[in-house]
Amino acid sequence: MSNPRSAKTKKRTRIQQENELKILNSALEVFSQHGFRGSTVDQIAEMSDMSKPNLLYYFNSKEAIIRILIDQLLDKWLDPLRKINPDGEPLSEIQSYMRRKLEMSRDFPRESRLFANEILQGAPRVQDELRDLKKLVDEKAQVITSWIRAGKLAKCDPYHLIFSIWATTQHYADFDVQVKAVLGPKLSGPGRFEDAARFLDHLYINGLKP
Amino acid sequence: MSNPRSAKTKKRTRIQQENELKILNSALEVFSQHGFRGSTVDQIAEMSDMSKPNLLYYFNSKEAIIRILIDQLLDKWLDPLRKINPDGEPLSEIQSYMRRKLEMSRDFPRESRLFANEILQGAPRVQDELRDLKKLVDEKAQVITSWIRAGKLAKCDPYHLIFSIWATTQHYADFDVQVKAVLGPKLSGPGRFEDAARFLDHLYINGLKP
DNA sequence: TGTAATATTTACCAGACGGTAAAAAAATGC
DNA sequence: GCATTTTTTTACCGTCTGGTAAATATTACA
Repeated sequence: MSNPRSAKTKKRTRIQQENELKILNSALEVFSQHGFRGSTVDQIAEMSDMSKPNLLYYFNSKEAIIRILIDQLLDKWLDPLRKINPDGEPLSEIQSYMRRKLEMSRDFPRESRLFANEILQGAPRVQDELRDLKKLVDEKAQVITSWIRAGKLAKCDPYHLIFSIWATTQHYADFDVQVKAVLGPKLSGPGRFEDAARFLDHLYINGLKP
Repeated sequence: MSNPRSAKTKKRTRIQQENELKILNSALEVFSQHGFRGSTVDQIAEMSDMSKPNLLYYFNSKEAIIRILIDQLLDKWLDPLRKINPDGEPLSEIQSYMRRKLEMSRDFPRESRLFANEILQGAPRVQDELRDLKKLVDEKAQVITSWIRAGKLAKCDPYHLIFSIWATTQHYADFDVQVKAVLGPKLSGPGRFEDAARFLDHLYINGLKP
C-alpha cells in the first residue's frame, strides 16, 4: 500500500501517529500564515523535521493535508454556536456566545486564520461546509427571533447580529498583527482579550449611549 | 530607459497611462482574491489583455505592482477615520464613521480584501503603514476618551471600539462569500448593506437590551 | 514622410514547485 | 536472529513561475 492513511481501518503504528500529528500541526502553522497557494510542501516538511518525500509518504498531496485540516476545523468552529441554549436567558446567552468565540480566537488563532484565508480567497474548498453553516445559522436566527418576539431582546436582524459577533471576535485572531501594532507593546499582552471581552459585553448589552 | 515608470518626471504617454491603469486594476482583482504569493504575473497579464513581458515593461516586478497598490490603498482606507470630527456630536460621529467604513466595504471590497490578505499573512509589506495607523488611532482614541469624560458617550475602551467598527464593517467585504452563503440568494442583494447599517446603528447606540 | 522614441512579441532561462520511483535503512514480530 | 513490514533517503521529472534579451512593430513628432 502506498500510503498508511489510505489503509482503511488498519491500526496505526506509533511512528505514524506521531508523524501525522506533527505534519498536521506544521501544516496548520504554514497554511494559516501563507494561505494554500502561498505555502510549500517543503516548508511544512522542514517544520516537521522531515524530507518532502517522507512527508508525502504520510499524506498523498498538499491538497489532502488542507482538506483534513479544514474538516477538523469546521466542527470545532461551529461548536460555540451550537451551544446557544434556546431556553436560556437571551442576553446572557448572547454574551456567553460572544465570550466563547473570543476564547476560540485566543486559543486557536491559527485555525481562525486558516478559515479566514479560505473564505477570503473565495472559499473554493469549503462549499459544503458553508451549506452546513447556513443551516445552523438559520436555526439559531429563529431562536433569536423568538427571543425578540418575547420582548427579551431589542428588535434587530438576527443574521447581522451573528455576523457582528463573528467579526468582532475573529478580528483578534485574524488581524492580530494590526491589533498589536495599534495597541503597542504595553497593551498587547494577553490581557487584551479581557479588555476586548469587557468592551464587547458593554457594547452588546448597553450600546454607547451614556 | 528600461521602464517608463522609472523615468522621474517625464510625462507619460497616453498608452502608458491606459496600460498602467489597466494593469493595476487587474492586479487588484487578482491579488485581492489569491494573495500575493498565490497570484501569478501571467494571471494579471492575461486579465489585462497583455503578454507577461509586455506587462513587465510597465512595472519592473510583481513586488513593484503590489507596493503601488498598497500605497494607494492605505490613504483611502484611513480617510474615514481622519474625518471624525472632535467637535461633532459624539454618537453621530461614531455612527457616521461606521457608515463610511461600511460604504467602503461596499464600494471597494477588493481593496479591503487586499489589505486583509496582507495583515492575515503577517503584514510583511505594511510595517511602515501600521506605524502611521497607530499614530492616527492614538489621536482619535484621545478624542473618544474626551467625549467619554464629557459624559457624551458610555465609558468604554476607545481602541476596542475602533477595532469593533473595523471588524464589523470590513466583514462584509472580506467574508463576502460567507455572508452571501448564510443569507441565501434572497437576502444577498445589495440591500444587505442597508440591513447591516441599520443593525449596526442600533447596536452601537442602544445595544441589545430590550 | 522620415526618424527617433515607444510599445509589443518571440524566444528564452534559472530556480522553485508538487510529486514519483526505487533503493536503503530501521523497526517489528516471530 | 531472521524475515517481513514500515519508514526514510536519494535521485529524479515535468511543470510553472518571475524575469530577461533582443528583435520587431507601432506611434509620435519634426
